[in-house]
Amino acid sequence: MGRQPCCDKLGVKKGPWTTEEDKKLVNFILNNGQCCWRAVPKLAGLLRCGKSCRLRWTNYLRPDLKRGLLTEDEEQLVIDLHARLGNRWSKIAGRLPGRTDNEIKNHWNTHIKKKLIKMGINPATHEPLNKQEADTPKTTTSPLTDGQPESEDTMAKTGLVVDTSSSSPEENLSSSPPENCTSSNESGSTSDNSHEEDPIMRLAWDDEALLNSLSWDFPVPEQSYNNAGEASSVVENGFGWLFEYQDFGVEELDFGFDHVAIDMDIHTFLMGDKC
DNA sequence: AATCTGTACAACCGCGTGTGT
DNA sequence: CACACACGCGGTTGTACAGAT
Repeated sequence: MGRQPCCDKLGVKKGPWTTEEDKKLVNFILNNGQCCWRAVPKLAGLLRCGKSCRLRWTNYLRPDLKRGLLTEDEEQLVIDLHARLGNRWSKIAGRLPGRTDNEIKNHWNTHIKKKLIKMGINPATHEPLNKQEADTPKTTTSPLTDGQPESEDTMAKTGLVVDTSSSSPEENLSSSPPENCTSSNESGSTSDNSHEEDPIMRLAWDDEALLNSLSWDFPVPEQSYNNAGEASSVVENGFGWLFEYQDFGVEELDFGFDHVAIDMDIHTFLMGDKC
């Protein structure tokens, strides 16, 4: 399909975003909501393509983002979800509020992958590495697990291990390469009931309503998964960083509204982000 | 102190998909 | 039904920074 580039190459800036650009984008999104990305750069006065604006917003500027490294719990969840969903980072990210697919993907490639290999687990299949060399179960430690003889114990202890013994290949998505589950998952293949037993899978397979509630359209930070009584202020949990983030030069930021106004904007988002 | 190497992460690119005409 | 368009996703690249030599 004679597809056009997402933006004119002429006059479109690329590369790292400046503070000034960030300000403009945040200002615009907070005041107008996120939609029509193609129109955003023009309306916000940016020399970027809409795609770049969307990426910058979703991966970096979104106020509900958690910052910093993934916690142990989050890492475990990522590993478990990856074992079942494969490289579907956006789906995985949907289960980790405040994390982006890009962030998770990067963390996977730089940290988790190596960690798994070190533990003797094939990050692609989530099966023991030595299992691929020889089908016969090995009792000795493989070279890859040197220094980590307790790798499987560790996995079991931390709940990371994907049980390859308790279910048949047909029943266990993880027993086949994750890539293979793409179509069957999307098409809602019915032969797999593992998600009904497994809490994680139940999460991953839950109805679209839940999925949407956790998606990045504009989730309420923390609240979507925080059951601890009253919901904390959006400003505190979500937008606080905007007022603290030093590199952003927030002191100079003029969003044109106070905290109350921000709260109202959030509600506007939540009620349906319309242009 | 200078240079090299590895790591982490932001950003880009191309493709697939959904939707409107 | 075919086409055009916009958006979102996953893979890949570029670059700044940290640690090693």
